[in-house]
Amino acid sequence: MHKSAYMNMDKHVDIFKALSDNTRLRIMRLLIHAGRELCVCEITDSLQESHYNVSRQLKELKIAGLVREQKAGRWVLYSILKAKDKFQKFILHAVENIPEDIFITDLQRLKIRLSLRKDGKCVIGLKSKEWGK
Amino acid sequence: MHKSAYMNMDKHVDIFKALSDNTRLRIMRLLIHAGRELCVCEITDSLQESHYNVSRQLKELKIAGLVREQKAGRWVLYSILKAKDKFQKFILHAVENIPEDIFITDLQRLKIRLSLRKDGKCVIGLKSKEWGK
DNA sequence: TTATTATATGCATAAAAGTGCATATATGAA
DNA sequence: TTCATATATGCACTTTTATGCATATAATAA
Repeated sequence: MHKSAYMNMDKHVDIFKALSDNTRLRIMRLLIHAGRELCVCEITDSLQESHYNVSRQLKELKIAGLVREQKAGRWVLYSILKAKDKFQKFILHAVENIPEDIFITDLQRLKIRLSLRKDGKCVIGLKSKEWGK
Repeated sequence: MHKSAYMNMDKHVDIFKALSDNTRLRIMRLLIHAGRELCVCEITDSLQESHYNVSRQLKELKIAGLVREQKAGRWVLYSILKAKDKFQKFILHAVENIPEDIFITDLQRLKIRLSLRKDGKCVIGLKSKEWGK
């Protein structure tokens, strides 16, 4: 399509596009469920995906404006960015309302992974390999 | 990602994917706004896209379960399929809540196009060319 | 400094998606 | 039947996206 000023729906299309991928949707649901910041290795272990893939998909979610990033030493923490308009609110509600059983394994692994935090912080690195991918 | 039974989020990903395209998003918004069945040529004229592209994108929306199709003689009428679960409800609300000004030109052309109906039905074919694409 | 570790990214490749053109299908009209 | 018209689709081509591997960056520890 030719683009013009009055048809700038790219931002919205980009958000749909960001959610059009299994890994990214799993990350979004994980972050929504967690309701707090998670570091890359916690997400990676919960999903049992490659760390570089998780890293890349997080970047795309960030570009789309769905998550935010915060550095904490060697760790980088990601969390859901508060919805800025009605559109984003409904999008987040949609993701929230996908049946939980689809994500249950991710969520169970997250629970275990979070129990390994010390003082509310992740202190270990990637455990995916040890957990037997 | 490898697929397995407990991770069947394809349906949801497919819906996001269906909305990850400018043309398809414009069609969705047009149908939501119209609140009734529209034939392919009415949609084509409103969007001023090629008829074969509109036809193709409608098919994808149908496969994703977002619209339904009904034949009426030579015409094929499309309309928004009622949401079957919370997820779809929120998705439709999201699309509804994208600022209207982005779609205003499409909506204006639809209004004109609908005024050409006779007995509530489209009786002319494609007018895009005459309308000066 | 050097080593370690958490995260990010460039490159290569494969798969998927978007789209124009030509053509096919299907229904109604003549 | 033959023609016209509304819609659909196969093919070809280009662009985009996904992803593994290797490597780079950045922060901490030793």
